[in-house]
Formats: sequence, C-alpha cells, structure tokens
Amino acid sequence: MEKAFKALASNPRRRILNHLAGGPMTVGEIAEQFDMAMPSISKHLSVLHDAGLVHQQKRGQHIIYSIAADKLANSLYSFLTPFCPEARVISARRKADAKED
Amino acid sequence: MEKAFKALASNPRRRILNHLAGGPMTVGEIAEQFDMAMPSISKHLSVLHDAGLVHQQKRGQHIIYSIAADKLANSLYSFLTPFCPEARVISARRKADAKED
DNA sequence: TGGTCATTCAGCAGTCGCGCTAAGTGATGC
DNA sequence: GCATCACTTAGCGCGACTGCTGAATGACCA
Repeated sequence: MEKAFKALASNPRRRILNHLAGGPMTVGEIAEQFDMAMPSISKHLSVLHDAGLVHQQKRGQHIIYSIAADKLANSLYSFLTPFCPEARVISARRKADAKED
Repeated sequence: MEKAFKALASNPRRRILNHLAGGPMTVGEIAEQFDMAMPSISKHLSVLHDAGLVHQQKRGQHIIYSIAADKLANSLYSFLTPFCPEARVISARRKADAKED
C-alpha cells in the first residue's frame, strides 16, 4: 500500500498505467509513446511491478506488461474506506468476491 | 491531481488524514499523536492543504484542520475511471450531484 | 504593554527520486 | 559462433523531500 501510493505519485507512471489500460504492451511499445529513454521507462515499470500494480510476462525476448487493475482498485478503495461510504461498500464487496474463489 | 497524489505518497500524511477522519483538529492535537516535532506536522498539513485535501479555519490563535473528503474521493475516483467500472459510475454521479447546487 | 501560547517560517543535513548514458544479460537469426 | 535486438542494471548529477532546531508572527490575557 505504501509502495502503491509511492508508485502513483509520479506523473509518468500514472500515464503509463493509463496506456496499459488499453491492453498489454511491451516496454518498447510504451517507450515509443514517451519522450524518455528506455531505461527510464523500464525503471518506472519495475517500480509499478514492485508495487503490484502491473504484471509482467516474458515472451521470448520481449516482456509484456499488463495492468493489475484489481490491485490498483483495491488499494485505493481500501484507503478511501474511512472517508467515503461508497468506498466502504465497494471494498467490502470486492473482498467478499475475492474469497469466493 | 498531481499534487493530490504527491501529497498521498507520504505515510505520515496519510496517517494525518486518517486522524482527521475522526473530526476537525488543531495542529497541536494532531502533533500529540505523532512522534514528530510540530513544525514537521505543520509542513505536512500545508502540503495537504496545497493539494486541497484538507480545509483550514482560523479560530483565535488556533487553526482547525478538517478533511476535504469530497476532493480526496473525487481525485481518486476520477483517476480510477479508466480501470474500474464502479469508479466510472461513482465519479459520474458525484459530478452530477456537484452540478445540482 | 509584556508575557505566553499556537502556529508558521527559515535554514540545514541527510536521503531519495528522476532522467541520463554506458555497459551487461539473454533470446533470436544468419 | 557472433551480430543484433529487447530489455535491465549500474552509476552519475541534480533537484526535491523530510526531519530537525531556532526564530518570527499573531492572538490572547493580565
């Protein structure tokens, strides 16, 4: 949770997540969209991965990143719980749904 | 929004918000709960205020801080919009409600 | 007016984060 | 085998953040 918020504190990282909302992508595909060297993108992705906000999957010499929307939403809803009744409801339902598996 | 996420990236600041969820407080009352010098707390509060996440109200020689739950929730819901259908619904409804005034 | 209390401002040291370039790793293809 | 491609790791400089102490501000009370 600490890590999630630290990860979300950076504009480029939030933009990367928005791009990934459109579907899984390789590092190179993401880097094309940003005016930033690939190692910098790679580092941002590793921060997001360390926070559990993206998944990575090796595919030959490519690495495909995809968004971990559940983790992202769960973190924010559970943080919002003390402040917002709607978040309490959603957070509770998501937890119940998770247990069903 | 940028400011909101930067403000939320710090553990002490999230804890302060949690305390404020219990009701408005002065700087001194907040500082009592933290093992941190008052100027440090004051600075955190000013970061939160700059991000619009708390309100401040002068009351004699005290300054009373209270949480801006609406702004906090709106920021997070609107960020979550691309990733989570529930957030889309809530965000839309909150915006509609805001226009009604 | 002078003292005290609540809070903020100023300035400092240490740490962390961001972007870069250069070099390393590991899979692919000739 | 070796060149190439996709990506990560290492290391650097710089600016931002975090906590501190000490001083300033501003309201209250005698």
